Amino acid sequence: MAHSVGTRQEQKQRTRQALLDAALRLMESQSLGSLSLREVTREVGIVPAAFYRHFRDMDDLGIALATEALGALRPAIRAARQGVGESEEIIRRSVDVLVAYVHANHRHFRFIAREKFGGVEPVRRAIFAELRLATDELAADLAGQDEFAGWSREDLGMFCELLVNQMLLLAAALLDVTPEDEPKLLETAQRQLRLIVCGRRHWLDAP
Amino acid sequence: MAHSVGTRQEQKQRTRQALLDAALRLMESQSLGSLSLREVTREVGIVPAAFYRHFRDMDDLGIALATEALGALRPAIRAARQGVGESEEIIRRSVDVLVAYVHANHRHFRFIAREKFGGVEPVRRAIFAELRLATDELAADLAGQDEFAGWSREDLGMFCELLVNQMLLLAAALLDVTPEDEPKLLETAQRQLRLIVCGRRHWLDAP
DNA sequence: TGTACATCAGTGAACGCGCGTTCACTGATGTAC
DNA sequence: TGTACATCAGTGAACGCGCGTTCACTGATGTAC
Repeated sequence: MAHSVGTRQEQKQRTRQALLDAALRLMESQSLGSLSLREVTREVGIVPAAFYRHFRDMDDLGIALATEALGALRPAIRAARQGVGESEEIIRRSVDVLVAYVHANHRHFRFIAREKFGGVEPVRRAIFAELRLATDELAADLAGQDEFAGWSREDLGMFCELLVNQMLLLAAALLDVTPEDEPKLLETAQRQLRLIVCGRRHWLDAP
Repeated sequence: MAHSVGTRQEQKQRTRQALLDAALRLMESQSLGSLSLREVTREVGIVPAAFYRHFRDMDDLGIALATEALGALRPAIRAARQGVGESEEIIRRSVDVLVAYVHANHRHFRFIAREKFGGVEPVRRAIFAELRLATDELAADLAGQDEFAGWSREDLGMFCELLVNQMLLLAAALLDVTPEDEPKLLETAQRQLRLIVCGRRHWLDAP
């Protein structure tokens, strides 16, 4: 039937997504390295052998998850800072987007936090590549601003890296905090970012 | 024999240490969660059942490793800043000690980096507790200095936390960097710390 | 529209393997007298 | 010093279990004519 063209591949895509979602769910309490292929297929309700129709192995699935997790955040956080001139305001907005995003996608962030240093090589590489992209985008967006007049490319890069790292630390901390402690955590994180921005403001004053 | 009192427990202690060392070696390329009890005992050359004479399970061993890894660094890095007044100098010295320590104990740091966010609850708790101690020690050492006159306890704490986090990020980055890229990495890390110190200097200037 | 054939996501059984944990044991080390 | 007994780190065999991967297969979906 003409209107059902793509139905079979749509179903395949749905199963693939179900595998990714199931893996993410199971990885709330364990790492990719200790998660078994059979656990994932059992969670989805398919036979273990069917896994191979979608991924070469569990590492392959891990790479797909890393891209999915950070690939969606990057444009969201970039959009949050469009049309805003002042860097303190950019940071405030970015933190807001990040916090909302972590709440809505806490499993993705648990995964990223776990595997950023804990995972196997290829998964770590995929995560670092995404973070590198985010850092470069931030640098590109800040480069044109008056506040950064006179800044070298290197200094701009090191500043953006500092911010991205700090944001990721905040995301990881949000995952473990109790609801009543969250305001305190956010307050401290905001202050740390403000201190960094304060340093940025005076960076060119003295050697 | 009187002179051999303690021989049996010394031997036991030696086997225990061999288990810790073997686990650390095996965890260069995998996480605690995917490391099996049998791998560790095989590496040491004892029978699997003998493991239970030393640890309740692998998590128990992980907790011991976390204490061993950070428990030794903490006093070393604290000693490095004794008798030094200026905070920029304190940071420079601390970084030197950290870099030397990471080079000498890279397996311990690989373990800490992996398990800080990637590990199971009890191991993570042990790591965070050690880091908390390090942060509090730093705060206590800085509290008396003129530079921090007028600082609230909260602000001092958030500043120390920022520094400790930054140092740990540096340690983790050092693990993956190639020897030829290390100078560039250190240069960037030093600059980031200097920017933070710059922010600290002007923190009380404006709201 | 109807028919004959191709594709391929998911099936179900089977395999050999390493795992954590238990248990009764051995024999060297340590202690009491 | 010598003897009899206690301790306990490490042994070796056994268990049931879940694992990743293979394979020939089924049957619904898709395509060509």
